[in-house]
Amino acid sequence: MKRTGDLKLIQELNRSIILETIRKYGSISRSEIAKKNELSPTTVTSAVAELINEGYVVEGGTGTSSGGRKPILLNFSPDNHYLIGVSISYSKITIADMNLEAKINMKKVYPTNGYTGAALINYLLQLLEDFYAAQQDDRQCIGISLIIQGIVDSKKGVVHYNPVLLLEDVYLRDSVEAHFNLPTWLDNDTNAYVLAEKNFGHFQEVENLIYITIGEGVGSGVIVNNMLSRGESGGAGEFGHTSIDYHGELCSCGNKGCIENYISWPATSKKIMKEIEAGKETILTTYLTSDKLFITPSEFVEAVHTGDGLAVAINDEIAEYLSAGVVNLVHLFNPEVIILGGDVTNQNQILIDAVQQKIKDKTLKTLYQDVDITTSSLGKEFEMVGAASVLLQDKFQFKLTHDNRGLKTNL
Amino acid sequence: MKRTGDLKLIQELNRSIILETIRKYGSISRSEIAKKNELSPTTVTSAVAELINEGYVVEGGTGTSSGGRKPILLNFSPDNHYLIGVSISYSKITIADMNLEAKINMKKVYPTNGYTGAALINYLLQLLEDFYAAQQDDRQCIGISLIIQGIVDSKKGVVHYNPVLLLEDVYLRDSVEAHFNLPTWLDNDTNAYVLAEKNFGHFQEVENLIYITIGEGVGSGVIVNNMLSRGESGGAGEFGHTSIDYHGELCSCGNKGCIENYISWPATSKKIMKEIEAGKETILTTYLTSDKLFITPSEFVEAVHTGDGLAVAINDEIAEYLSAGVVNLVHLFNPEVIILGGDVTNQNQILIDAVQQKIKDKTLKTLYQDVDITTSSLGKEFEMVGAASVLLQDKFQFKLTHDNRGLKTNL
DNA sequence: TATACTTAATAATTCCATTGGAAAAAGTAA
DNA sequence: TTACTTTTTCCAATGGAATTATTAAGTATA
Repeated sequence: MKRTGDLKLIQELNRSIILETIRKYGSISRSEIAKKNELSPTTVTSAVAELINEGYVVEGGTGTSSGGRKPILLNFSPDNHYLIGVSISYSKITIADMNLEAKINMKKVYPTNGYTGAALINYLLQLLEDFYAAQQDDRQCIGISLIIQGIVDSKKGVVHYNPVLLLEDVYLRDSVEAHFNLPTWLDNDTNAYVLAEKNFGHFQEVENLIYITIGEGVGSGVIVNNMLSRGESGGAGEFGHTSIDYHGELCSCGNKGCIENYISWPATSKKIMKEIEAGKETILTTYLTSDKLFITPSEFVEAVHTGDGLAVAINDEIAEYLSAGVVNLVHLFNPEVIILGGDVTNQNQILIDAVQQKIKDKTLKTLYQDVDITTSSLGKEFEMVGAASVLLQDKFQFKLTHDNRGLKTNL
Repeated sequence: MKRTGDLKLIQELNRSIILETIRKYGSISRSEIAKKNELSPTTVTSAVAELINEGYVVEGGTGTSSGGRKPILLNFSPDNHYLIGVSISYSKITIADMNLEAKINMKKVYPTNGYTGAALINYLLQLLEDFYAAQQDDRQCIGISLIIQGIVDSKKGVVHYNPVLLLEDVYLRDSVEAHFNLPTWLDNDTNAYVLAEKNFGHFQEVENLIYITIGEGVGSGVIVNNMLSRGESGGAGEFGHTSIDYHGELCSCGNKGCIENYISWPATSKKIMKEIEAGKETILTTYLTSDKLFITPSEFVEAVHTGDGLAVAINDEIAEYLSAGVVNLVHLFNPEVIILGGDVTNQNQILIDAVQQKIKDKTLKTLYQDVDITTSSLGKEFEMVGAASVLLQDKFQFKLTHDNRGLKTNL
């Protein structure tokens, strides 16, 4: 059922706009807010009064005046509420409490201990209970946000498919919600990352944005028209399982030539080891010891920067394959920004530059001019910021849309 | 600038909901509308009064009662207003006036006469002027809607790129708008078709929908979260220029292995002629005369249905390549429906079934279960219905969105 | 220092679409 | 004929924002 129009709707919308303005512009006066949004000063005054009352906003100092009463500056107050972010990866569960700006207060990392399926869920609930119990101050908890790899239906709160952790159609959100009696969110990890870039990164104004992550697997989060594209059951953005070679190698998904098989870290790692075993001279061998028979992504990136022959060649190969996939994305989504994230691209500007360069001649000119290939604008805590973003986006970002040309009074 | 909340907003939203309900459910009483949308009867009464006054709605007869006053039935009144739809293709310009249900009243088809660039635009304006002058009744014209192939920025009203008609960065919408002083819309043709399926076809409830057209070129229109994905400059949905073969043939766009080069009608046609010239036995030769040295798509489809060896083999080849592209779409968009349209797929259920069958083993199971490959649900006038849809969608479909979980009062 | 001018914030009032309740209209059931 | 239903409309009340006026708190200048 569509929501109908009533006075409450007006108020919520305006309060949301006002709070968003304060969050975005930092120290800002009431009258400035009114001007920016074409709202009346009174509306702003009364909405701000409530926001102050609820602890979302504080008054802080006065601004400068060019002849008149000095403005009272308003600031977003992120520390009166907190939220709990949870990231579930193959090897570890990370839990943190954060303020409303996704700033971490306390973070704990636990190994998954090989738990899978129902045992993993029980383990998670236990960890969360301990963590929640340790939060003993007067801040108000606005909810819990969980992110996890795989196909996740965020609307229903279901993990449809996670073959490594052996989760299939698990109603994780409802379990947690019932257990803690706190509003709970659940989403796919790459979806969370792209929301993080959109809400807390450098790409807040970008309406069509793609985040690609290259690590154990290859995935993506896609924002179309300012909204996350989740698809029918949460499976949108499976970039790793788009094919770039019709005649390519068979993938576990049944398709041939999936990009994941060319550029994921396991694929790359395998390629490196093969070359080493074949006796190829490379600096990468120095990272191997009798205790550690593998190379890490960051070691690889380091070797690329030293100009190591093998590393540079393989890095270029990744760029080559990746750019083939990226061209398809540009032609399908016409995005403004494509962010390359994950272990392999981290600190690897050479790779990013190579992709930007390589797609140039393979892309329709108009679309190439629009797109910028770049790196993540968030730091190392992008996982927790992602989890926070899922919750905050849903709770506070309240928008009106009317197709593409804005709202008009033409009915 | 975001629209802010005021009383006008409430009214527009509710009127839009009410009109939509009447359009959708046909004969319906005021009290039924109120119940369905959880609006008060009074609100419905006053909104309906205005809608009747403006000619969008009429009262028509009474319904049955189970003990009480009989309901006065309301109906959408599509014939008090009209709109002008224009489709510009490589070979012809089609103009029609339609009612609010996209029912064509008068349609005219003109050859483009080889005009391109500015000459084409002048020719178009001349044709439109004559057509508009011939509309001499008391219906009110709500606007003009133009659709055209190529990269079109509908927000700005610009044809960015149409290499065949030699249009580059042409501000077509503003030209027409100024010339006729009528609200004007401009959009890409496949975008229009997918909107037509969404508004007037069998897929009105589908939130993630893709329309692929295979003809002179290969294009697509994509609906994500109930909204058209247009991308940054209107270039989204260039499915024809997504590659399925990293090692494939060089395409005019600079990329290799673009699907357009495998399955467009020119590509298919070339393949057929080559086989015929090589002496291959096929029923298709009977379509060739000394006057007509080519085969049409519908002749090809006919031959497929007769079981002609060559036609069947080539049809299956198309299905094979197309399914490779479709798998990528499924993995990226997780859509509920993919519609195959255009000359080559028209009446070609064999092709559609083959694609549905072929993607089965190449797609992640969860996503395969969601998707249905099917044919257009509109008749032969899909072009004009498409043009009408662009306008009507923008003018009447007014929605509230709040991320994915619906609106809540939780701020 | 006094006065005029600016700008910000708030208060009082007005405006207006929705709502809820009452009433009217138009029936059905017995 | 009477009692009950259902649909529709009328009317006053509600509660948001907008408008206008007022107060607060400054600056600029004679």
